[in-house]
Amino acid sequence: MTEAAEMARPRVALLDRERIANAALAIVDETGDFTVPAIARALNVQTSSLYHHVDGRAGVIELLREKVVDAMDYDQLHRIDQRPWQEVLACFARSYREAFAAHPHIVPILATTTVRAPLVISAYERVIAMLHEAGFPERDSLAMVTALENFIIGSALDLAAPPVMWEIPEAAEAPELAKALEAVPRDAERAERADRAFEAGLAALLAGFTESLPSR
Amino acid sequence: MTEAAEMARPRVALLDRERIANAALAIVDETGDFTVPAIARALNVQTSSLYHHVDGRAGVIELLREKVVDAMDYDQLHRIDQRPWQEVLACFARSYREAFAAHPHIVPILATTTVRAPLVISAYERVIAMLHEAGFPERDSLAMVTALENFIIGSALDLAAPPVMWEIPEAAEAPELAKALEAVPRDAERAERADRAFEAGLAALLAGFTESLPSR
DNA sequence: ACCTGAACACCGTTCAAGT
DNA sequence: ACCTGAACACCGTTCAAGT
Repeated sequence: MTEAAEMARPRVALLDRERIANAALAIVDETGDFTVPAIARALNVQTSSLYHHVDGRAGVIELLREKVVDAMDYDQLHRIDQRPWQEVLACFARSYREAFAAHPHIVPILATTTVRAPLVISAYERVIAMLHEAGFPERDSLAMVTALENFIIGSALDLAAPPVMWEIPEAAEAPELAKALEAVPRDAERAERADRAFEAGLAALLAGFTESLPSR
Repeated sequence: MTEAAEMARPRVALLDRERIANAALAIVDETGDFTVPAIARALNVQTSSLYHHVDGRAGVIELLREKVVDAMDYDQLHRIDQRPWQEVLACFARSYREAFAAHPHIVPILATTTVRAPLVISAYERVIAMLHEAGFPERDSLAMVTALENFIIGSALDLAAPPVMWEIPEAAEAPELAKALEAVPRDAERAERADRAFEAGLAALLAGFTESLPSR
């Protein structure tokens, strides 16, 4: 008998940051949010045990952010080659959004805190350099990247939004909107609608940026 | 002596939804979030008293949403006249974002819940109709409006983000990004940077939409 | 170093009791 | 109808005690 329930310091650690991250992510995916005690329950551990590995709730949020950042595809930014900058930006945006799309409920949790992962920093670094080379002044390029990122985050939030985005109350008369909504997939195909909006916006943004290129 | 502290049902009501909404908004503006007990304290009332006027925390969030919605300017959508649709969309987007800009911390709180105010519904209604008249098929117009809204929400979130968006750790080598960040106002003028990004994105989106107009 | 169990302050919500 | 006060379940965090 190992009396596992009573042991104060087990021979092999029960916890580590990765197990905590995975449990947290699973709970977020299921319930839309997480709780420190819920993580502990999922790992058959006391709540206070988590504090030996992670700096409380804020620390768990950092873990979740790392998870998302790791899911992004940065390789494409390495071989920028001769591909046009529009294409690189589009890939960047899609991979960014897809990393969130895999875990939509994570977006609202991360939305308010700072990006500080070195990987992300250097990704931005490359994008800015690329835009500079394409002929955009630095001031503009930063505004462009920020605008693109804002669009991506907003689009990711859209994925986490409740199923019916626009509840039409009987009171309001909205025949045109109703028609537009009818002409659109519902429930399970909601993601498709979100995808279409994302691609429409991305295409428009890139077209607009291209038009604003000074050297034209 | 009125023994106010003991009275169970005061002659004049101490609370109403508007006072609750105002208190909540003030707390959100100050602290970045609100708490039901905090509202009660601000109004010199017992926490449980609030539940006679509002459906708990979720109800308070609805009140906050109404506050924001009321702050938007819909008049411009009434007299669509002969103004080009791009101009109308731009006004719409700016007024939408400005309503959030007045209370940035409100954005993360509202970001996940559904829009159902009739005023908002009918505003979308008019925009969709206008785009249809301009020559866009309904399917496209809905994607466009959604994309624009996502961009606006993302830009509004940007306003609520912590002051230093991109912390550059010493480890990461990011000279170009650093230069771009240097060329930009800091601290108090952060709003200006956000504004620039917003205007850049808005202009690009509208230019891109215009380019995609089928009847060209 | 790593886990437990007890403890604390705090939040969201309910409900009987009063006027 | 409207406010109070007590009560409950739950969360985030700390810390001494054990191995």
